[in-house]
Amino acid sequence: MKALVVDDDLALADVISFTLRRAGFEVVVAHDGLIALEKFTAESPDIIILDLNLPKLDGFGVCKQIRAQADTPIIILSVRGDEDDIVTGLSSCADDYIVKPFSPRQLVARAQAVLRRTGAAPQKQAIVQVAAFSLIPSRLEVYYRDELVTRLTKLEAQLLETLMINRDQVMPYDALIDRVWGPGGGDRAMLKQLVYRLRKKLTDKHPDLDNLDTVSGVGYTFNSKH
Amino acid sequence: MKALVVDDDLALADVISFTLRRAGFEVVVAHDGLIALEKFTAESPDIIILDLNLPKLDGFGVCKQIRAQADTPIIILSVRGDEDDIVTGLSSCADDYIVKPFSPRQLVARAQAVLRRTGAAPQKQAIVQVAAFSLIPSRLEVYYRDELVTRLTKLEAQLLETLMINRDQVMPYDALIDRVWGPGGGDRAMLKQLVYRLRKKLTDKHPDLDNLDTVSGVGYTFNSKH
DNA sequence: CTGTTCTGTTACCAGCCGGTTACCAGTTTT
DNA sequence: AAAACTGGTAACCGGCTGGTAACAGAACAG
Repeated sequence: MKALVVDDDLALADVISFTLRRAGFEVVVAHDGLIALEKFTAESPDIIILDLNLPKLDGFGVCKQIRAQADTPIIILSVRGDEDDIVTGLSSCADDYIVKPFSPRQLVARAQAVLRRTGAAPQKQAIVQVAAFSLIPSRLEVYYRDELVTRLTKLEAQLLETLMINRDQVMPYDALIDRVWGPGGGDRAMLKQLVYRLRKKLTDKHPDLDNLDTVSGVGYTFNSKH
Repeated sequence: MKALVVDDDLALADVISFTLRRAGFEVVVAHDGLIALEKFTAESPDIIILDLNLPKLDGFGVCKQIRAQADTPIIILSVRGDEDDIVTGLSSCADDYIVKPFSPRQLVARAQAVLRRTGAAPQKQAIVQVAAFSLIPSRLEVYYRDELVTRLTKLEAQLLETLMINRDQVMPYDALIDRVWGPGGGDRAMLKQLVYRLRKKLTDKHPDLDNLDTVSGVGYTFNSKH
């Protein structure tokens, strides 16, 4: 997922890039309107973060030019709560706007929301199978021999999906935590609890589904044999 | 509006289908040229998304065969910016082309543009059926075994149509909101209320019509098996 | 103009989710 | 042997989610 960040404030552009990269985006930066257009055609990003106040060619100009050739989602950075700016920006082209100052986290959340809305969100595997055991992540459902075993929560499904995809490999705690809660979003106590709840849901309905093994001091494994 | 997606890259075909479905298309997929021709005659789609590089029978072959029997609009997916490919593809049969990589949103926009140009866009699917259950969007009426169950409002019909076209797939909140109210036009509270009203109208008249399932934290599904 | 339908808003509530903490048994370390 | 650490179990509870409902303004039809 590639993002183009357009802002003439070098420091701010840096902060934004850093945040987006941490959230898993590939980032390209432009510091004025004309370069922004060049990079847009050269890099064909999936989303654009666009400051309105730019040298050479202002945000609206960039916006219109881009919209003339593609439907790439655009998020406007507006320097003040100026209603006119926002309305004009939105109606002319943007998919969303954020008023400065904003928190980096908010920006990431908005960007992901826009991508989700426009259907460009990273696609999940439709179905994950190990032997007669399968998980449909989009439905949060677990099947064994085509029978519904149980429904999971989003966190449980995310955890099980990760483990099943990496079947028979030991997944370290930190890797699982990152995958489920995002970097820095969880801890071992939470993971322990989540594993406990997941195991319970599975074995309660079907005592054979005890494929979730612990490797003490390291992590967990989804065991494909047995 | 039915689309035939022809691509041997399973992952990409999935992404495209998903995006088109979200935009309200009914989607049929084929993974090689010969199957594409079969599906074309069997399903008579309104538009075709066609990769050039295909096993068994390549994109040009498919293109010509189809053009020999119908005027169905075709959008070519070209793997590179190869000018020759594009020119040949276009002049021989295609209505438009997109160079990979492209954003899913762009694809939808192009597809809709082509349909608009060829005059096929405005008509909606005349009737949407799932098992003995059918919806006539133009009349805002719902039938079960040819009996009128209830009349819907425009919003309710739009919601139900989207869910029925994408039967058995979980439609995320945001996708439904976009589809019913347009981008930025609705929120979850409104969707919640609309689902409630739709469910009520259906089950009040016919308690079996409880096909509308919730996937907590994700979205809603129209379940085709009762 | 009037009555009805439609739809956005708000409130309420029950249930579920999930983070937190505590406890315990088994193992390793000091 | 005591202490520290590990992982499994369990209960607690605040907050969130989804379903229900009532209301009122807007849109619409007669």
